[in-house]
Amino acid sequence: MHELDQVFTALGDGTRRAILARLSLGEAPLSEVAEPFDMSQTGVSKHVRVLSDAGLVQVTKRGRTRYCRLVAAPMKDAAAWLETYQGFWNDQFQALAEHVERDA
Amino acid sequence: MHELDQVFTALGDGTRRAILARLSLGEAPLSEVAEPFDMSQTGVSKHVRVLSDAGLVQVTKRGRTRYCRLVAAPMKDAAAWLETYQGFWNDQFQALAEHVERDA
DNA sequence: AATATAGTCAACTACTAAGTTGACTATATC
DNA sequence: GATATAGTCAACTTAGTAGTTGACTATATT
Repeated sequence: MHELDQVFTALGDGTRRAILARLSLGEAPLSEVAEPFDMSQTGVSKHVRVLSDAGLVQVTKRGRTRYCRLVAAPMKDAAAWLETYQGFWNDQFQALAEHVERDA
Repeated sequence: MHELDQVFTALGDGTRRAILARLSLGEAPLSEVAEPFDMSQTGVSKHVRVLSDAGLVQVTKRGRTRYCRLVAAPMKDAAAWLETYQGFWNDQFQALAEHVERDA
């Protein structure tokens, strides 16, 4: 599976994006990451695994606790891929604006 | 399903990213979009449907032909979401660089 | 009118994803 | 040593995804 496949797929889930948002506030044990969600800890653990496989989270075991840490680097590639289309969303907005103007 | 869920999920597949790349060269009939892929046209059609549901492609029927057109606008939101983490991937790269330097 | 082309639709297979529960392991704490 | 806490693992259910094929619809072409 391509790296971008994993990263984009990992980001395509609200729970996982929320986990990343939480981790952007700092490292946290899995139990703390799981706490806000109406979901079993095992369920959250699976989401963390998806993020970890995509390289977006690093899990470190200290004692009986697993600390989760955000690793933003892979997002850079995803953002770079998106930016190759930046011209298009600008152009298309302009094209739409001109079209509206023509109608007016 | 949240818009970002659909957009990121749509982008999490190499075939679909390739379709978008093709459409960035200009509007094309479905048959032409499907041609380079080692997959049935129905299969490609399903991918186009996913892209269309995410708002990334607009399909227009003219005669018996369905023309597919790139709509980049939803990528803007995805890019904006990613950019909120831009500071992290820069910081983390810097942290890594400093760490390497400490070791040297 | 006959035929070819563009594409959909329904039905099916195989696989993956999201979530659960219950039992288990490993580490802390009293 | 007994018990509580952090987390995994395996097994399972449910639902969704990726892909196929064959029959069908609609539009062009000759």
